[in-house]
Formats: sequence, C-alpha cells, structure tokens
Amino acid sequence: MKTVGIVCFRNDLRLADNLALAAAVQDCDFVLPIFIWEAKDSWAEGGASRWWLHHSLCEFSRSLKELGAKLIIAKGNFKSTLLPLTSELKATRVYWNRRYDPFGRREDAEAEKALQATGVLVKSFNSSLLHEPHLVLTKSGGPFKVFTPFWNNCSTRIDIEDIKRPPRSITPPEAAIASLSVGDLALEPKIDWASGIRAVWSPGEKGASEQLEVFIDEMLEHYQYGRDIPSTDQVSRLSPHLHFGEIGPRQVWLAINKACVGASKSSELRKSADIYLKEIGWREFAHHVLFHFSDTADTPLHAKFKSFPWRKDDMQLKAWQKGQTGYPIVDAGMRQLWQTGWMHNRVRMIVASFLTKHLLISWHEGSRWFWDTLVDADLANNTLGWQWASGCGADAAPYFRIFNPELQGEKFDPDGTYVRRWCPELNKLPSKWIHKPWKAPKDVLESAGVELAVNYPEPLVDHAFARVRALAALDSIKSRD
DNA sequence: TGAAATGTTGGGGCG
DNA sequence: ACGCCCCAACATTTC
Repeated sequence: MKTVGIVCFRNDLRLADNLALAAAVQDCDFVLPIFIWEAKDSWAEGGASRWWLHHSLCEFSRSLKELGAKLIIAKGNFKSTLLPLTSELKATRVYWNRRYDPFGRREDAEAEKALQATGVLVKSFNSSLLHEPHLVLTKSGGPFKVFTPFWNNCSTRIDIEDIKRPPRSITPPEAAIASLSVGDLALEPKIDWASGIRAVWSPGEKGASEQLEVFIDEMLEHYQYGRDIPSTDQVSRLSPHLHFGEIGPRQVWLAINKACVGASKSSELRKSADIYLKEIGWREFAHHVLFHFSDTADTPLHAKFKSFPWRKDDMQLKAWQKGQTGYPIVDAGMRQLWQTGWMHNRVRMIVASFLTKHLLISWHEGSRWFWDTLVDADLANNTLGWQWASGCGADAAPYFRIFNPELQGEKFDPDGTYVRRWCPELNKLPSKWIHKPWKAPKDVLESAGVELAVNYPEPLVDHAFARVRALAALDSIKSRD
C-alpha cells in the first residue's frame, strides 16, 4: 500500500530547512502540498502583508512546480478544509510546521485532534524558531519577561550544524485535486498602490537568500555602527522574509556564523555578527512572549497600563500616519513606511515613542497601523515592539525614556540624508536646521522654499510640553498593579 | 536601544 | 602671585 501525505504550508513558504516538507517527502510515496487561506477573527493580514503573501505564494508555487508538484490553494477553516481532503486522497499522514501564535495554535490543535480521531497521523515540526517556547524557562519555571536573561539562557544552547536541503523532487498523488489560483484569493490591492513596495522587495525564497547574501557580504562587518543610520539601510531587511518563512532563523544563524569563520572573538566582524544575532534573539523573544502571554496583542503585559489615560485624537493620529507631524525624522519614517511597506528599526522606535508619549495616543493605534502597512507585519514582533516602546510590555523601556525627535534626528541622521529622501519639501534646508525647521530663521526657510504650515507642518506638539505631560500621565498609573 | 537637570572640575581671564 | 568668577566639559542623578 502506497502512502499518501499532505503537507500544509503557512508561514513557512520555503523548500530548504523545511522540516515538515522534508519529513513528508521522506516518509511518503505521494505528497500533496497545500496552502489554506484562513479567515481570521482579528488580526487578519493587512494590505501590505497580503501583497507580499500573493507574490510569495506565486514564487513558492513556481518552485514546487519545478520539483514536480502542484501547490493546492484552498480557502476556509483549517480543520474543515483538511478533513475531507484526507479522505478524498486516502491520505494517512498530515505534516506541518507548528505555529506559535494564539490563532494558529488553536486551529492546529483542533485540526490535529480531528485528524487523529479519523486515524490520520499528524506530524508537526519546529521550523520557525530556534527553541520551543515551553522549553525556555527561568529557574523558577516561568517564562522570561526580560530579554537579556532570556538570551543569556538560550543563545548559548543553539547548536546548528547543518540544515535540511530542499527535496530533489516531489511525487504528487495521481488524483486531480481541485485548487484555486493564487489570484482567486484576491490578496493583491484592487487599486495599485504597491509600486513603491514592488520597487524595493523581492518576495520568495530566492529573494530571501539573495538578501541574506548581500547583507553578509556588504553590510555585516560594520553592522554594529551602520544599523543605527537609517539613511544607509545597513541592516538585513530580512524581516518580511522571516515572517513568511521564506528563510528560517536556523539558516540565518548558520550563515552568519559561517561568515565569521576565522575571525577572532574581538574582531569587528564577530562583534557585529553577535549584535545582529541578538536581533534574531529579539524575534525569538517576541514569539516566546506571545506564546506564554497569548492576550498581549490586545492587552498590555503590565496590568497597570489598562488604566493609562490615553488620548483619543483622530486628527493627530492621521497626521502621524501620513507623516505630517512637523518633526522631520518622524515624518520621514512614516512616509518610508507608507511608500515601501517597511521602516528602519531605529526610526520605528522614534515614531512609536512619538505616538505614545508625545501624542499620548494608545499603542493599539500604532500596532494596528503598522499591522496594515508593514510588509513584515508579525503579531509577535509587532506586539512586543509596541509594548516595549510604550512602556507597558516585556523588558519595557523605562517609562521616563522619551525620545526627543530633534536630538534623535541629529544623532542618527546628522546630515539629514534620510529626511531629505522622504520629505523632499525640506530638501534644501541646511543640515543645521533639517531636524528643527520650526527653529530656523525666516530667511533660511525662505531660501529653502519651506513655508511652515503651508508646505510643511508646524510641530504637532511642543516637545517640552509633551514630555512633561507624558511624565505626568505615566505618574498617574504608578504602582497601580 | 534617553534626555534633562544638577553637580563637579579645572583652565583661563581678570582685578 | 593670588583669589575669584565664569563657564565649558564632563559626570551623576533624576525624571
């Protein structure tokens, strides 16, 4: 009797280092790859993510075809799509890589139970994290809530020797299985707003590995300094590829360490590599925190923040979203996000601090906006980042840490290259004033063609005022746990 | 993975 | 020569 297996793909759209796929190909005579587009109650993929997913699925489907298989596309509930398919195919095995987000865990658990009840063997694997979240615990048995001890605990026991290579070929079942096309999922925007995104990204496994290679060859050595200069993009830009599983953290880990072979511990390359791997560690940490505290996407980890006096101000929220706050570094970041689906991490921290501390608008508004506009929107990373920046989450920045957007701009974009790129109306301002046009002398503004409140806004709030207001608001919830 | 306020120090101008 | 003051420059603390 020949064995038929089904491999379910989700955010693991790659052939290499894909444990579920590798096991299915090894165990089964016939393998059916399927992608099920599930309807989600909340946190359904945003516009930019959907654009990415469309193209990633097209790429993945193409590369499966080269191995002889056809990616089946279906739409619906995970369990109730899978169950009839197993009986139709007489499949006795189902494979997938485990999900660790609340929705995914729930759906997978239900499907596993139902499949097992019908005698189907379910085999699941970890292809998206370096560790199983339930295996990284403090001495007292609880999850870590602070990054450094977390990373000290688990970065030292990562031992990756080799990764699974892509299968040479896949033999599909003989029966013809109905499938939608990728286009039928209607993931692409109806009006084409994605040109700016298209120009800078290549979704898919090939794009991911090329990006990793470029990062290692051209940027890794000076990453420790370059990573903070947003005009240079000396960063990996792997986040969307990692989110959709076009590359996995094990592959990144191995490649970075291979690039350091022969480099001494104190070399700049090795130092930079460790700082970069620590960012992979933050990704890991975020996923573990969401695993252990599964309501944090909607609820602050620190309970006292439930009573924080957030302001509701749609005008100011819109100004922030559109990059019209009057603080150039903030506006540049928000426009980069809108136009390219991505923002440099240094600038993410600045704009998040600005929304939650200067405007006192809830981190929920920020995480929702990022969710819709980022190509790398990831529930775990997005949640941790916003809770961290606003002070209510794991390893939160102390509440008094309020970024001064003027100083941050001058420190990390000293000649204003980043601001000039995304706020062209400020292009002619001298560097001295590029991060504080409201302070510039009249004649300087005039000769640069900048008219405050006409072609570039006045600051939405005064920094000194906003700082005092934020401190007072934070003081009002002090020790109210 | 801050910034502002406050404290300390030491060189130089000046009577 | 000496003390006094000013104020960068740097360090510490506070928010």
